[in-house]
Amino acid sequence: MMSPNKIPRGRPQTFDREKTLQTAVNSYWADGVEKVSINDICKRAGISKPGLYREFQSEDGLKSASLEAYRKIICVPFFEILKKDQPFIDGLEEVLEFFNREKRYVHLRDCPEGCLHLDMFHSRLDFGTATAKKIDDLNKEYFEQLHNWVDRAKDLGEIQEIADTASLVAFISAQFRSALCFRKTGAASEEIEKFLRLGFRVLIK
Amino acid sequence: MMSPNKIPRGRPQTFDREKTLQTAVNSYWADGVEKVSINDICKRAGISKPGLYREFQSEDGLKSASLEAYRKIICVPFFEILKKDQPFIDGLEEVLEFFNREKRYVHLRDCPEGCLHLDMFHSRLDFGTATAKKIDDLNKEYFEQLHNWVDRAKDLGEIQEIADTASLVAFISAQFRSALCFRKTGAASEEIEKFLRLGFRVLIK
DNA sequence: TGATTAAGATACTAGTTGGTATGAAACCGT
DNA sequence: ACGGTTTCATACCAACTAGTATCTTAATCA
Repeated sequence: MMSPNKIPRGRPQTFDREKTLQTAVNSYWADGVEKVSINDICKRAGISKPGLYREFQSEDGLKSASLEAYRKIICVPFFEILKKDQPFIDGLEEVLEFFNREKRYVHLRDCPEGCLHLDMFHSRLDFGTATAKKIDDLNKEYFEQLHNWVDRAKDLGEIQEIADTASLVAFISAQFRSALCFRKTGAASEEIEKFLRLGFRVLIK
Repeated sequence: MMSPNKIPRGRPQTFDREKTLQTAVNSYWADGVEKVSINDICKRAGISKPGLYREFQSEDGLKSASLEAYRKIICVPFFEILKKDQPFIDGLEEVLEFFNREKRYVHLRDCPEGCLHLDMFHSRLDFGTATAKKIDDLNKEYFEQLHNWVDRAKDLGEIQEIADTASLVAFISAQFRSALCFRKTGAASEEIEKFLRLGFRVLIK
């Protein structure tokens, strides 16, 4: 461990890790992981390639770090909604607000559309080991959270017992994925809301 | 117009347009349009690059021709189901058979998973003018067919009038897209069927 | 047989990719 | 002032991309 006040010996670092990571996340998120090269990110962040490689070791390192940053921005707040101890329909309302970036989620309007995790999962075989693992871990976490949400609602008798939990989770995740897809193709918030309410009609008593 | 029996002057052509197009469609379809290069297709079809360019002019030409071929293999038979004069639930059953490649659609099991049109639509801004137009045209055709299917069922009182036709079409197309996505990630046929039946519960009386 | 015609294969272009070697620049301690 | 240390920017690497120029091969026509 280095003392925090200790001034290091060599040339002072101008490289800003946080800013670079932010640039990478936003680039991958907005333009698609496969469409953005290391060169692009260096240009946009105004840094040199060796600087980036010193900090993140490889493209795999940068991408996995980007996905972790995305997780903190989007996934964690979403999981918090599902974990909250409230009636299923109230949770659903909050999920709708989250998807449409309303009320307590208006700050998310600064973010790009779409879902970086979904985008990565879609072509997860093309990534390095670190990123592939991060994708799978986050996927597992996501489905666990959905599973708990549905299970709890079932126990409390808040949703119809029309299928096993796994099928309901698959159905719900499909609706969410479609909602994100609609948003990305420019659909209006009211349409997204109508769509999701239509899907959840099967579940709610 | 050249007489069909007229033997052309130069060196006889060994290039097989049909075989090349088949290779291209299957490559794009199975591996993803963005992942397959012209070089790949030439190698797989066992042809030379100038030969391919003579026949298709450009990558744009090859891709739009591939999408048209895909349309004939998959989209047209699917539209035929929707156009058929039969009760909505019967059409739905046939759609399920189509998605799971059962009964009269078992021959489709030779084809790759996923949907080439959906894959192309997803990144349609990256294509040339011809391919982009083909993507949009096919998309329009697809939604028109769905619209007619739903409208007819509404007129005959076969589905619940819970929303305007456009919303129902959006909902149905989302379920289909999800079903394809599930298939591509290796879900079992029974799961796909369960999922689609769950979604259509909202619509059927 | 020799001219003409068209298609073949090969090798090239310029630009991109992820990744790195090199040497200058900027700081520290002495 | 000078040596040691670390970061910087530039230029490079091999492999790939879409697309093409060149030259050879193989046929017909005269």
